Amino acid sequence: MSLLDVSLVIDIPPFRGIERENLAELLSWARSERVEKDRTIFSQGEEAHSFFLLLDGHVRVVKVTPDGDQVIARYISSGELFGIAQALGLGSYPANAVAAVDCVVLSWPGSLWTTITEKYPTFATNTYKTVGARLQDAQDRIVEMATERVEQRVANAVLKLANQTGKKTDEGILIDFPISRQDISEMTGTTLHTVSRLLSAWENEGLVKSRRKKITVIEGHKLAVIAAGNSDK
Amino acid sequence: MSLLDVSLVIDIPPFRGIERENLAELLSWARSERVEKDRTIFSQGEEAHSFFLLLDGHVRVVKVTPDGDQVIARYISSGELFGIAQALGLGSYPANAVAAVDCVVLSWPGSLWTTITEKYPTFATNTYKTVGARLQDAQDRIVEMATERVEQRVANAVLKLANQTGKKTDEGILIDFPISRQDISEMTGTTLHTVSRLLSAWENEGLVKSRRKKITVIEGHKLAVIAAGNSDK
DNA sequence: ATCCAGGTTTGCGTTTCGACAAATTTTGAA
DNA sequence: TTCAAAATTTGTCGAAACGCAAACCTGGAT
Repeated sequence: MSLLDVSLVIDIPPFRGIERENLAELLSWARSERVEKDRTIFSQGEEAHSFFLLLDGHVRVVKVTPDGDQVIARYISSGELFGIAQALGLGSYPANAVAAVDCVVLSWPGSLWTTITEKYPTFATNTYKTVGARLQDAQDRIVEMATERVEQRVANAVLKLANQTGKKTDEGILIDFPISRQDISEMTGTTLHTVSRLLSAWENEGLVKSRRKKITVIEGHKLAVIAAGNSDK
Repeated sequence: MSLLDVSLVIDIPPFRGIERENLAELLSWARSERVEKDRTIFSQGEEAHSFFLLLDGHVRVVKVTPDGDQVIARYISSGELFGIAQALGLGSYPANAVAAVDCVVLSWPGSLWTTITEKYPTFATNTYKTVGARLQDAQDRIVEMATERVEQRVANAVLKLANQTGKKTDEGILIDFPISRQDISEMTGTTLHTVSRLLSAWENEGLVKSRRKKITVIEGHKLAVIAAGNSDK
């Protein structure tokens, strides 16, 4: 276990409002770990032994159905908590978490959850805000799936990824981790074929530029128009 | 404000584990109210002034999209908390809540949220468990919408309603509040026409029996088979 | 530099389901 | 009882998107 400098984490949302010395204690309880790309951090159904904070990288949270279909629940960006089953009173993880790139992850034993939240209510409050935001997000996605067509959903997914994790380049905004057509189809409930067709079409119109596992958003506002459902008709 | 007897609520999940006298205090802070069918309890976007416990009845939680489409987020049954925006750090309600039948509702001023959770951590924990369960539920619904066909989703929705709120009758299990084809379509992301066709077909096969705003599940296991996707092929 | 596996594109037939339309039934109110 | 509004049923048509198949890139490994 390596010692972490408090200054590395003092700014990130889950720890906002916690005093420096308390934060030091919190960190002393954590384990820091490098996770290489494509490694599984925890698995669906596995007993929830720990909860996590992503210090660096991107993590994909994936649900697998009984007949093997995969659905991407969300991408975690650095600074976010994940695998917080204990906060929700769950005994086991409800999804797989896989490193989308090489990552650095902090983890705490789940058994500490109660201790920590009792001692640091600010942390608890922050966490529940996160949970609230995710519930919101999930509800919004349900609405989206129920009311919007595939084209809109894919446009939306690409835009969200670009906003959440995009790096500015001279061509536009590049999603800064490798993401395949398949991945996007698993975020939007469609097939990789349909996603491929859409991206090709958009590329022809100059809205995006994409290569293998790379997507750059060029005309975000036009994508937003598509996402809103005013594609042409 | 009428005084409530503690024994009326001591058994319901959100209050499990709270001592009688504390519960009395909690109740003394609440307002009890009768809400008649089709009345709106709170509206999407409205400032979250209160949080609620449904003592009796059924409440429909509905999201409305910018272009007027409605999506039913969930049905609340008696004994459940709802409108708990404060628990999630939200300033306003993210959906409408409408009484599906005549209801009895307890409400607390949102400003008491912090006080209450600090004084009664058990209540807080219970609440977060609820939130966790709902997040789970939402995620599952996303997976369902992403991977299953309309027929499966509708079968699932009917089954869930029957399990959650069904009353045993001599014909089968009757969903015990009025629910239209339109409602079911708004739970499953389809149209009332498609729902109508499905219910008609199932009625012909003897799986369900339905009248205007009434559905009785007769052969639940067969419905479950459809929900699992083994309809025929 | 070459090769190969995984990722992507594209075509085509098929299915599912939504859109529109119209008839019919049901229920509650006058 | 009669009537009107709301809910439901049913038919037809067409579009959206999936499944399957095959070809084609592309970039990393050797």
